[in-house]
Amino acid sequence: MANSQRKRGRPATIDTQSAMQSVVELFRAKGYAAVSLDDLSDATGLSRPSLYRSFGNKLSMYVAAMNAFGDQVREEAVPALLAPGRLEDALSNFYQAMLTIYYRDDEVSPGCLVYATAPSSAHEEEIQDRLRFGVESTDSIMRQRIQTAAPEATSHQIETAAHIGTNTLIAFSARAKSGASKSELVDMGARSAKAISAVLGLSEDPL
Amino acid sequence: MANSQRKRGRPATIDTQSAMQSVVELFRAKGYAAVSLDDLSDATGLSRPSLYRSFGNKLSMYVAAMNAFGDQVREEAVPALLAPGRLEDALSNFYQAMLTIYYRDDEVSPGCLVYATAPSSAHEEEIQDRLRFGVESTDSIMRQRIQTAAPEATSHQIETAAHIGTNTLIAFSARAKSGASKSELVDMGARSAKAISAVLGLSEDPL
DNA sequence: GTAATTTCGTACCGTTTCGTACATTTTTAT
DNA sequence: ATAAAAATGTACGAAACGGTACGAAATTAC
Repeated sequence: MANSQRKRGRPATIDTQSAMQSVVELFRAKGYAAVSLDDLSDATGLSRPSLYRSFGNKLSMYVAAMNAFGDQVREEAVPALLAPGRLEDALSNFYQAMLTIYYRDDEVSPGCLVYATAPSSAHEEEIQDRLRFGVESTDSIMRQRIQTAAPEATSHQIETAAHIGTNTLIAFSARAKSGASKSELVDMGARSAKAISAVLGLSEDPL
Repeated sequence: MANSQRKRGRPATIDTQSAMQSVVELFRAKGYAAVSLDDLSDATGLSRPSLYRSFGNKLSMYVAAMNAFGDQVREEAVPALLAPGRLEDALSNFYQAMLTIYYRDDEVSPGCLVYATAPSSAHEEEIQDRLRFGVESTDSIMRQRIQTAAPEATSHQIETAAHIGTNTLIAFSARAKSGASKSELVDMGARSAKAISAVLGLSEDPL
């Protein structure tokens, strides 16, 4: 009885998924407060009332955009981090995959919706909560990956290395917004990955 | 001939310096776009036209606030980084001093004006430029301090360590906004400082 | 005293903001 | 056909927005 009998009234024509993609694009380019509902209406092609019906008010639209962005990260970048192999390579590939999300092309970057735009709107409780969830998720997955790469390390060492791994990613979002090029940050990510693995004693030379 | 003869018209009564302090407070709590001129007028006690006369329009007020915040950092935190002694201690003390600026008390944090709020408004060219200046300044001073602490290190090693040092600070601004406590981040700073100095071969144990 | 000069806030302007009431369109049910 | 139901955009409203013209207030110059 999945769709055996069609619904009763006028069939929906709105593609909420592609609309949400446009919403994410806009919010991560200009942040939460600087985007108006008219901007969102223009970008999605939906009328303002349609936006309300599909996503609720502006705040809940932004939180939904953060979730959609998180889904994209989980699908397109996290697998690179969790892939088997040397920690240094996994970290380096993860940063590269994240930067591919952050940048539209090699120069101009719409940036990271979560780490670049949410902090400035964290006085909104829902946004702060979702931001915190993002940070804790990244910390958690970093810890997990480092744990498997260095099982003999102390939990203290693992936690420190994980924090450095997360902090590197967070900083990339600000650096991208400041005008840094993608290749510049990809290099920085590779070198940071090497340093993190070195600090855990996973390579011969100190750096 | 400093103030030998008083100026001609009605004497100015506005304290632009304390007004700018209130402007910084407001912008770093809510970001650029979410703050209205009425908010600024209420916070400073100045009328909206007085704000214009003193600081120009909203955008130039925000840039002026970034500069004022940068001055505060240069006075209250940078000396701790440039102080002689072990690199690990200098870094740790610098992070602690920065976090003392970031936090009003141990729990709630108005955050960092530059790294937490500017990225979301970097589509404004003046803001992006000032943000970039902030990142490059931090990189530069980190490089300088690490250079003196590890003169035998290669420029490649120094640059990498400096980037990790800057990235740690940048990430603290997002973590503070996400609700992390000050003491939590002070600890994280101390451990990151140790890791950075370890990666340069400046301590015995790897971490 | 009177004019010139500078500082400052009241009051206003046009635009944009978020949010919604309501009519219109498109479908199914009978 | 006609009614019920669901989806959608036009059009509206009240409030907030950034910005400024202008007059009142306070001082010096003469």
